[in-house]
Amino acid sequence: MPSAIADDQYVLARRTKLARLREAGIDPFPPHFTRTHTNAEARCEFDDLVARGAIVTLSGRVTLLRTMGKATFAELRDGYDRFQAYLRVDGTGDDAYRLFLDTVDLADTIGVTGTLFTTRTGEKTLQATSWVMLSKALRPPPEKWHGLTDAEARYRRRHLDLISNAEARDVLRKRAAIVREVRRFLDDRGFIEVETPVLQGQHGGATARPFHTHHNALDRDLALRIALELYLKRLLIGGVDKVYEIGRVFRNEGISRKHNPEFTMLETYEAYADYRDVMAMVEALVSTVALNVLGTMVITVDGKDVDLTPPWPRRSLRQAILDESGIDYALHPTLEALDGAVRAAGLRVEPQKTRAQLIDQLLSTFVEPKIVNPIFLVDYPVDLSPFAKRKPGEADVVERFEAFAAGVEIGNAFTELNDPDDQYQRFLEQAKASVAGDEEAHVVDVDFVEAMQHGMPPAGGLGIGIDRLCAFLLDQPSLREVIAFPTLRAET
RNA sequence: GGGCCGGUAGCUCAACGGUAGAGCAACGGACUUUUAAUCCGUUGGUUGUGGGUUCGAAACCCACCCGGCCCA
Repeated sequence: MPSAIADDQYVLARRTKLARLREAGIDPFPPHFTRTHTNAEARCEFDDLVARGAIVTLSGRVTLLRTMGKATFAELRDGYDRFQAYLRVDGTGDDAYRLFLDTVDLADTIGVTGTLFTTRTGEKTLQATSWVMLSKALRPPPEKWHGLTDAEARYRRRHLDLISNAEARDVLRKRAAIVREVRRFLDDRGFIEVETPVLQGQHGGATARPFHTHHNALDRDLALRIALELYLKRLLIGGVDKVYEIGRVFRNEGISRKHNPEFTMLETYEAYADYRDVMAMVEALVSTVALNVLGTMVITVDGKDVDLTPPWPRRSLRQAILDESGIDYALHPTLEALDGAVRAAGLRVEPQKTRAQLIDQLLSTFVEPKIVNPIFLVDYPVDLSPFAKRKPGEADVVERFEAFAAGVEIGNAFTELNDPDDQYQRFLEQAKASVAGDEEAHVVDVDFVEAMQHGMPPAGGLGIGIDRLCAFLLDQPSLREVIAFPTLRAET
């Protein structure tokens, strides 16, 4: 027993029962057990099992106990369903029934063997001839009616949240289903899934601050990756024409409803595609995943219906910002000019360090909140996008889009820059920003430029934050609801 | 980082300057088809932490910690 964990009245009471089991020669944590059916299977095959008078063995955590003297109803819950067990003296015998009353608590895991019947109130029930302790719980479950509602407790002790809240279980399973369907969609289109380094000597592929760590044997400082981009492009150079990765990335930034320091990213790269092809893929991907996981392409998010049915409208970023704020940023080519125009228009916008950030700010302030149904905003300023290819005839615009729905960004993609000289210049621009104090600016990655000099095919690339996609599709207001163990401050 | 709200029994919540309570859970008892079973009885607390005001603080004041929402 860990001495640091204090025994309260609940633990002490359960330890007494643990001792009773051992005194009776019973292992409270037996190594082997065989059930004949899951609870869901028993429910599904119920009529047949009753007709055959089958002996079945079910199991689960005890979630409710109703004792009436010489008979007891116990609700057993396994991973997917609950099933009611009915134990009574003349079914189990005196000793076994007595031992049940003397040793079984809420939250224990038990196995029950017997035959199936329907109670007079209509509930499918297992009448026990015997039972067995499978795992004795030393601590009680959360309150049976209200469950665990304290947000902090739910995140710190997710096991209790899952035990007591059906919605927590549902979100966990649906997240798994979403990830599975994303993989299936990409696999079906001929994409190859790969895994690239998490520990990197040179972090890159996005504008964000990394976490740092150290490799002792190599005596080398390493960073945790902030994006998947640069290694996946190396694979593209190597001839892997359709490639994707779903993996954890780490960004050393604050925590909020929309941010977790570690999160799951999907990135795809497809040779010979451009951003228009990627748009078609994104609307197909998101709508297909919704259909397969939720059974519909019309979902409810924050009380509003969102129709994911393709095609989604395409609208230029410049026009969208012009329509919603009255500012045409193309007419104001410097930070000072654009800032002046914003102020002259009387718009309340926080001051920004760069023109690109100010445009981003206009987008999130005036455009994003008005978006309900999905839309692609296309053609971004080049200084917001160091890896995107320029649009023909428009030197300051790149072939990039972001997909938005219900006020949130659900995808970011571009026609990938594959001109190594242009790429090198973009890195130098970022380096200037870095010297000017932008801690998120990209570092110059000479190694990557050299790789690109070997020839990268034209390609369309995509990034989707899986956690945000899940929060969106499952109508969850916070990423913490779709991340099993969100990052929190240290408990005191 | 700023504003607002919250932290009381294992869990869900009261009490809002005057003896810290209820429901569930636990413990003891009654009850052989219950459905949050019911009924009788009992136990359970450094009120997030540290200071302060007061005859008296869960409550009022200050600082800090943790969480939630909004803003940046």
